[in-house]
Amino acid sequence: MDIIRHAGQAPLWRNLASRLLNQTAILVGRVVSDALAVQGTHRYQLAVLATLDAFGAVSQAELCRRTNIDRSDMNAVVNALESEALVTRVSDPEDRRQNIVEMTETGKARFESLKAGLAEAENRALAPLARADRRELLRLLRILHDYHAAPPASAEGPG
Amino acid sequence: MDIIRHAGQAPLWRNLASRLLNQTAILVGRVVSDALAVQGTHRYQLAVLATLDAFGAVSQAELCRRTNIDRSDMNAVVNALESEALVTRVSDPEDRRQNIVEMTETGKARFESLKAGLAEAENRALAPLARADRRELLRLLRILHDYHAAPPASAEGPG
DNA sequence: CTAGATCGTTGGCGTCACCAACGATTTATC
DNA sequence: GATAAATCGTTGGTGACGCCAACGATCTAG
Repeated sequence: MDIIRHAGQAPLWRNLASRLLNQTAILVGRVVSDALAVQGTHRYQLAVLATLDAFGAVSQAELCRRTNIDRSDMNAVVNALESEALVTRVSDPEDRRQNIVEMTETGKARFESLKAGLAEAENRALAPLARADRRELLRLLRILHDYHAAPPASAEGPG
Repeated sequence: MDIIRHAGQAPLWRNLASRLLNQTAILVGRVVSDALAVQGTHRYQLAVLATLDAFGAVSQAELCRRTNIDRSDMNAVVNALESEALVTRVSDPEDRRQNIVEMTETGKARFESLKAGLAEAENRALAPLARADRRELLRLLRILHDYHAAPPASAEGPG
């Protein structure tokens, strides 16, 4: 059909959905990460801030579930956020295993600031797609994502 | 609209295209990587084998351009492939700066074997999408990818 | 009280993408 | 021919990211 050869890639490699997904995720991710980096923030940190903004003070374990971040990494992320006074971490008096993480006013301000930058970055990242195409892309990605996202603790174990 | 909460993620985080891209790329990539891992092969190695299969013997630098892999990493990849006797690496007599990398018969066999596994893996990875949806997804991803892929060596340098 | 589960923490691993610098070599310029 | 610029392979290092194993502390179930 249409011979595109913007760098000359092997057909199999070029047509591999996984590669295309990966490569595009990198390029798009870079635009977003740059927008975050301007404010000295990482993707993981944004995930946590967004989760706290949406669900209020929750435990680290809860953050892990909602962000799909590993416990080990979550610890480091909360450390970083805490050292910047963007969140507080206190031991839950009702269950002393847990730490309750809560956003500070500084954290909220940072988050609002990040949101603005993010909106612009996303817009720049998706620039070549019309509104309908953006929605379609997100729809398809969501299908794929939800399909592969392991449903844990259900009755859907490996046959 | 439809309230989906398969784990309960923050709206901003959930609706972030870059996150969805990244997450999906990981999940889909895992399916493919597993298929490669069965034969002791990495993604980078597949990229090189596919490129050699499509374009014949080329230099490492050429491989870098066509696969978008960094020079340093390419060196390691070729080392690994060479140690498995999947490729040969000889100094180009016409330009002794370059190494000419070429697939061996063993390499070709491995590649054919990988192709079979790949096709199946891709099919499994894209299982929840109908044919039309798969094509649509690839189309949209390609638009995004090509838009962000820096066109090198052209007259399109940074303004 | 014991066993099991959960949580936070520490430490480590491997992949992936990237960058800086060096020597060797080729090409372009004078 | 000498010099400068560019290219190539190689080495070494960096950082984000995703993941796993193990430990002590704690809560829950029996």
